[in-house]
Parts: sequence; C-alpha cells; structure tokens
Amino acid sequence: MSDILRDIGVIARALDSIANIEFKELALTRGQYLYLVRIDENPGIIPDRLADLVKVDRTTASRAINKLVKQDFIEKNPDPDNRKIKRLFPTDKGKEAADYIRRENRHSNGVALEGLTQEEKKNLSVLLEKVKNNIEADWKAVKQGETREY
Amino acid sequence: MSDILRDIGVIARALDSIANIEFKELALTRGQYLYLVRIDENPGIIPDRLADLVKVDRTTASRAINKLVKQDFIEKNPDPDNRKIKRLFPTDKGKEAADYIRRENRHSNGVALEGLTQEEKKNLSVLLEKVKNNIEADWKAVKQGETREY
DNA sequence: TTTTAATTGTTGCAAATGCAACAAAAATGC
DNA sequence: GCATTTTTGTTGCATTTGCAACAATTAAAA
Repeated sequence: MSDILRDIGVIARALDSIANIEFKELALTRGQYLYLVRIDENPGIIPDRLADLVKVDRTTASRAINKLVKQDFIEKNPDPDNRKIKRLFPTDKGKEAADYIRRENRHSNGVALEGLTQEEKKNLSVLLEKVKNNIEADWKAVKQGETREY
Repeated sequence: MSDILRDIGVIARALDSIANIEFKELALTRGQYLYLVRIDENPGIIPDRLADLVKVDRTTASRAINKLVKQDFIEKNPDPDNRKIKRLFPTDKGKEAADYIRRENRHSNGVALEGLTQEEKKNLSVLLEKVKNNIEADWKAVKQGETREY
C-alpha cells in the first residue's frame, strides 16, 4: 500500500513554514493566518467549530482567536439567543489581511501544482477531499480518548 | 485552480495529532516519532539532513534529537573523518519503537485511503511526490530569507 | 597558502501548542 | 419540572517550536 502520510506531513510543514515567514509582513505570528482566512470565509463561526475545521486543539484555537481580537483582525460578538457562544467576524483590517493570505496561498498552491495537468490537479483535489473525510472520525475519536487497534 | 493546500494542512494536522497521542504509549513526546523513524531508515544520517528530510527548523530537529539520545532511542556518534558532523543511529530500543511507529502509520494510512481504488491510491502517491518536489526549493529559499512575489 | 564563505551544531529567548481541569450555559433524559 | 450530560470557553502548566546569534569546523576562492 502506497504511503501518503509522510509526504503529506512534509508538504504541510513546508507550506506552513513558508506562510508563517511571509505573513510576518502582516504582523501575523505563527498559525494566525489559518484562523483568520477561515473566519473571513465563515463569518459568525464560533471558536469550537473553527478548531474543528482546521483540526487543532480547542485551547490553541481559543488563544489564537483572542490574539486576533486584540490585534483588531477580528471581532468576537455575543450571540443574541445563546449566552454561551461567541461569534467571530473579520474587521476591515482582517478582511484585507485575508485577501493577502489568499493571494499568498494561491501562489504556493500554484508552485505546488506545477507540471501537473489540469486533470491531475482535479484528481488530486478530489482524492485529498476523500482522505480528509476518511480521517476526520479517527481524529475526533482519538482526541476524545478512544484507543485504536493496529 | 483547485486548492489543495488547505486540505493537506488539515489532513497533516489530524494525522500528526493522532500520532502524538498514540505514541505516548512509547513515552515519545510531541514530534519525536518523526525523527526516530527516519533515523531508523537512514542510519548514519546527520541532524541537518534530517531536518531537511522532514522540513523542520534545524534547531527544532537538534533539540528533538538530543532528547531522543537522552531517552536512549538513538545514538549520536562522531564521524572519523569529519570532526564537525555527528551521525545518528537507532538503539535496539529505538528500532523497536520505530517498528511500532510504522505499524501505527500503516494503520492511519489505511484509514486515510479507505474507499479509494488501487489505482487512485497509486495516483495520489505519485502526485504527492511531485508536489513535494515542487515545493522543496521554495521552502529552502524562503527559509533562507529570499522573498517571493505574488 | 590565506582569506572568505558555507556548513554544522548549539543556546537564549519569546511564543505557540496541547493536555488537565475548571466554570458556565445549554441540551438531553427522566 | 429537575437531574444529568454535553457543549463552549477559559486558564495553569509543561513542552515544543523557531528565529537570532554564536562558535567551530570544513569547503571554496583568491
């Protein structure tokens, strides 16, 4: 069986490393860009869902979010019907930063896909989507304390 | 152009998160498994090359390696012809742990690839290999201080 | 050879990360 | 209704991570 998990890890670290260096331009520190684009594209999302989207610990997301608020990239608003949750929205500054992030991401994506045919790109994208769905349940289970057998 | 970079990040974080939780079984802390398997498969490798293999900062790798030495998973031996470099080898304990890590990885890999045909798995693996090669130069360039235009 | 540049390895520091544990609100079960 | 469980958000703590900066050795250039 072909091993994909190592290459995925290597690629992800390389891309993330590049992004973190490049987003110092925006005064964003490590990891922040991840949350900011997602909030921009999912206005009103709550922190726990966001953590779920990017597959990161709830507490890590919570702190990154609070830092984004303090830096005025996003706002954290109370919900009128539910006193427990807080909804996240980008500020104007945050929207601009999100645009920049997407430009960078598009560029990296282009570099990553160089030399692939249009069909190969499409295939890769579809396959990765499946892989993501496949792994989701295990992530939640293991994170929640369940043990897997192998 | 299809965006693959986000899914790659999500998948990588999920798999890494699972691995880190499961390898507490081996008394390995976060990240250590990455280096240990690679050393097991590339005996005699030097720390800088290892950092390059996994795409992680040299200093991070250095510390993780020193911890693996302290915990007796690997040995760091001087090179007879070059007083600057140190070569890494797994101990017996390290080899056993590496086997365990590979078993876990194979399992996660299986879960990740569920529902894909043999051909799709092969394709995915080939495409990811290309992506990895594509991104390598940019990683080194940006890490070294070069700026990209986008 | 001598000088300069690149490679290798490490430490100081600041920051991110994630597990445990907690409180508060909401959802569920009876 | 009330009790119990789940969800949401946060903080304490230990650890990892990575950039800067340094020293030591080797490689390259003059």
